[in-house]
Amino acid sequence: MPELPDVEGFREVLDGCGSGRCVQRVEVRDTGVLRGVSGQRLRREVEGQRLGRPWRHGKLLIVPFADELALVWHFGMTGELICAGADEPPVAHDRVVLTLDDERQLRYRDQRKLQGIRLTMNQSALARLLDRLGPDALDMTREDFVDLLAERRGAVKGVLMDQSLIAGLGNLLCDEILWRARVAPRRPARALGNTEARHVYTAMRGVLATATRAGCVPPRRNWLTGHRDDREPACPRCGRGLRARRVAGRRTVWCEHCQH
DNA sequence: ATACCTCCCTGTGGGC
DNA sequence: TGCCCACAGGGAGGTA
Repeated sequence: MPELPDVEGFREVLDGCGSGRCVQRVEVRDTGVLRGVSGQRLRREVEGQRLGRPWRHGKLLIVPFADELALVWHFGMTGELICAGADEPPVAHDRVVLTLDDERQLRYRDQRKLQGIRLTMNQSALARLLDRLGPDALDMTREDFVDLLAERRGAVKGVLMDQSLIAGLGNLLCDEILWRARVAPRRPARALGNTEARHVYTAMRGVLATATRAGCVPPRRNWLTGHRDDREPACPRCGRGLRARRVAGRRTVWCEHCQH
């Protein structure tokens, strides 16, 4: 489930595999992942283009070409970006394959096709996509973060999840952050004290730092994420049973004993 | 502002 | 054994 750390990993894949290379061929194996662009147009615009330096905002990965042209990738829940040799046979879920001029391929692999690939032709089209998003979670200052929580009535989990407020945090990250900060997910954001809001910020920084190094939210046994799929999940901090229910529209796991 | 719903999509696993 | 359904999670978009 690609969140900020996973997408950051894909950015590194792209940076290492594709940066500076030319796209020789675009193969759209499933148009179901194209958003607002046809397979034909994607091929026409991108074939022959040289890949610029990829960058990331929230869960979006942006790959610029010349003349303001850019590919914008969103990985939904099951998407990934693979660097493969051109001789390796594609697998079932390789939806779009870019063959580069060094016989390597960038593959957009995605089982569920919940999100996909966009092509923006100029800066304003790209800006319109980015305008929907709040600041990247890694760029947010503690002051802005605390202020944001203070002005929101909804559940703190919902605030963290809302991409228009903070970009990059997904379901696993939010649960992990709140567990580490010892804050219950259903607390109204503005009911948090200044100290608690700072704890959540510190937890966010810590979780993001470790997760970004790992390329995912690591399912470690001393993290909440390492237990959420257990048959009888127990809190790795206090040993008591974890609660699971829907909060802000997503399955949410937390410890009623540790989180208040 | 916010809660809640449906839809998009596919694979998995539980119940019968 | 097979069938059906709920569920997982990233979102958008609509309604109250």
